[in-house]
Amino acid sequence: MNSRFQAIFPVDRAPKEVLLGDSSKEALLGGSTPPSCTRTPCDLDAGQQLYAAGSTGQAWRITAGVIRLDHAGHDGENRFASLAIAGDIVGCETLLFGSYTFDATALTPCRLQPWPEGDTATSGDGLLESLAQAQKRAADLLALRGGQASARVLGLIRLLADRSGQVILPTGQDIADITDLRFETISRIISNLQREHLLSPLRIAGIHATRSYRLAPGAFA
Amino acid sequence: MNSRFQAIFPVDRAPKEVLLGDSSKEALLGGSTPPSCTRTPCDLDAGQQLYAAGSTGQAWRITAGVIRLDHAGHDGENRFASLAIAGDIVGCETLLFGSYTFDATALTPCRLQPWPEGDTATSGDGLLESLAQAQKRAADLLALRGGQASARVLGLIRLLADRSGQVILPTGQDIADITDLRFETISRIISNLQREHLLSPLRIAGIHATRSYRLAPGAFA
DNA sequence: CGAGCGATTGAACCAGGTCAAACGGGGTGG
DNA sequence: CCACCCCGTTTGACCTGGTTCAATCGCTCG
Repeated sequence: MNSRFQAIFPVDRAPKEVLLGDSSKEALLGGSTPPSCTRTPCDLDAGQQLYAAGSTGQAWRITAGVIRLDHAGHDGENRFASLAIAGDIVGCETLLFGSYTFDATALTPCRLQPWPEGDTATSGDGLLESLAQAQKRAADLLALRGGQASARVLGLIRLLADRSGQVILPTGQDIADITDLRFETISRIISNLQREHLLSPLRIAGIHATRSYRLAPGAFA
Repeated sequence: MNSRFQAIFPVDRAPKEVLLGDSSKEALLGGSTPPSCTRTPCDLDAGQQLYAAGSTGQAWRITAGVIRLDHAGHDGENRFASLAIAGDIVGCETLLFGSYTFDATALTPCRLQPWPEGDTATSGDGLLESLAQAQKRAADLLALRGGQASARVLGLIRLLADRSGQVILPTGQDIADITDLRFETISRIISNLQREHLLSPLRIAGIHATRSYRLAPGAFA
């Protein structure tokens, strides 16, 4: 099921070409959009690439998980450009330009829905809402790159946590890219947060689920 | 002429209420949109507020100048949220929510056009283009908060410069807010750039036009 | 002229970066 | 089953770019 859109591992930070399994190549790169495909939800594991900049495909609404968007800076290097979380729409520039502007990679396990959904028209309020959402998200991301290091990381964790306070964090390097800190710094900060009991590893059947945490109720403020 | 939308000076960084001249109050705050007003371009001086978060009004396309958008963080303080430059559209969330999400303040002298213009429909490509633009701008702004301080400031200057290399810079404090540096640091960096001849004060009739500079051709890369 | 504001410059300090070493856990191959 | 490797993580020690505090300057406006 969720192998339909799998990219080969490990995904390089600045992939020059995207390697795809045979079964997924047509679905991702083909100009045609098979109806059976475009209507089907899609699951991604952490680290998997959803699409590459310049390639062709459809737009997606994120149901669960976190997607990282990258694009090439004018020095040619691939840089973190944006974050998309549950509720956000990614890749809708493809409706205008015919191809994706960013690379999209899952930072945590993700679930996606094709967009626009069913009878919802592309024009009008759907787009407008998406635009307003994007502006809000951009402002939030900007805030994650200002102020004290620990506040930035905590801000990101808050952004990613669900209402119950559970979070699946991206890798240290990804958090570092988002906050413009070093992964060593991230590691120290996460350790501190645990020491202060603002963050606790989430145990499932006694064992620590990878990068899963619970945010202390007091840490939401 | 350009007194129509003037706010009282100096504009506080976190204005609780916007003070307006009598003639402008209705134009900015009135629920009704006088046709003669909505079709007329609008000019702003540096430091003037275009609109306040929560107030009612129309959307604008920026023809010239730089607008700063702020919104209240969850600590209540007003924080830099986004930048809008020539070609960008600001305040279009008002079409969806009925009121502005951000405070909008001119950082340099600005010229604005009501949006949408004339026969251009609100829906479809216009919005989509605006969305793509916003995403691109957001990524650029994020880049201005990462890496070495001098590279950030130079990046902002590049963003604000026209093709000929002329720039009108915002105040040191505004540059500091955008790049998340201190204004003393900005001052030192601008001084350095001048020492290295990457930036030269623009003289009009022999006198230095306030905050106007020319970016050296080599500094565009 | 004085008030007020932004810009400039200097000097001391510290948050976070850098470099380096070691750890741990999951996957692979023998 | 174990040995090994690969990677992300952790921790320590040192260094530095940018902050902080403070004093001064220069311009504009009343």
